Amino acid sequence: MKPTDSELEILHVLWSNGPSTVRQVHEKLSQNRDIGYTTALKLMQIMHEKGFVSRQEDARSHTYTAIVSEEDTQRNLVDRFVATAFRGSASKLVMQLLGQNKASREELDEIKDLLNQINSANESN
Amino acid sequence: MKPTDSELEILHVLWSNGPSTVRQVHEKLSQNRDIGYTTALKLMQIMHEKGFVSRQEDARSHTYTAIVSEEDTQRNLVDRFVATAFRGSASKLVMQLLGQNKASREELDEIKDLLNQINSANESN
DNA sequence: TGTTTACTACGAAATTATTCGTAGATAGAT
DNA sequence: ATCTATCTACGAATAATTTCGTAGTAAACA
Repeated sequence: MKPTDSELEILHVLWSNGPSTVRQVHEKLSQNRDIGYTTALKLMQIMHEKGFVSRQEDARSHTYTAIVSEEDTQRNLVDRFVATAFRGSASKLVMQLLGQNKASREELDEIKDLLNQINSANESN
Repeated sequence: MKPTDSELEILHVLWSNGPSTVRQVHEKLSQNRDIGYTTALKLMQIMHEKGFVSRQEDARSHTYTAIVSEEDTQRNLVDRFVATAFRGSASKLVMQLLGQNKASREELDEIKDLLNQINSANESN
């Protein structure tokens, strides 16, 4: 199932900071935009219902942990995105991205390495 | 402004088929999913209000034309997507895409060419 | 002990997106 | 001339998302 944009924000916090309380997540989100504490709480409760996060209820303030992995989630999102925005053409999307000079020299090198790996893997065919 | 998923479907039809009537668009959309004629009509009226499409009202059945270009729209969508799903890292997204073997040999070659172009453009720096 | 603070739960308002039915008008066919 | 098919306009139901207020409870503190 697809997390909404707000849910994704929260997942990013959990992925980078690890298991967190509502307060911790709320503080992080507040750095980027205005959002009430109970709004964050409600979102996290919904994410719990949906099965995106687990919850440790030992202490009075519960601790939430991402169940879905960053990789799986991103793979899913990318698939949908390519389908809806690029009608299935992944390479068109790549071209778009590279054409905008948003990648640094190092990143470009990484990408080239990956391309070479794919190439040599294919040579046996 | 960001087109919704349904609006994007319609834009894709207009981009590939050129100026079209509601009926033509509806027929195209029907190939992929169940959707009522008046639903398509309403969506296109909304898109007109939003300024995504223009409308020729000469004939009884109006003809709609995409105003926003495919490129601009996709650039916009990609920017948002990279921001929300990949926290700004375009190269991470590229790696994801290439790692999934969704691109054909020809497409990979295209990408390599583009990378080389970027490289030689940078060599002068 | 009584008060303040911090937490969860829950209901509900506000917003946006999607869907379609109905009404009214016009063109075309009989 | 009348009937039928086709079109637009519009209102409104439904669903999903985001938002926050209020209530209740438990901990911490004075």
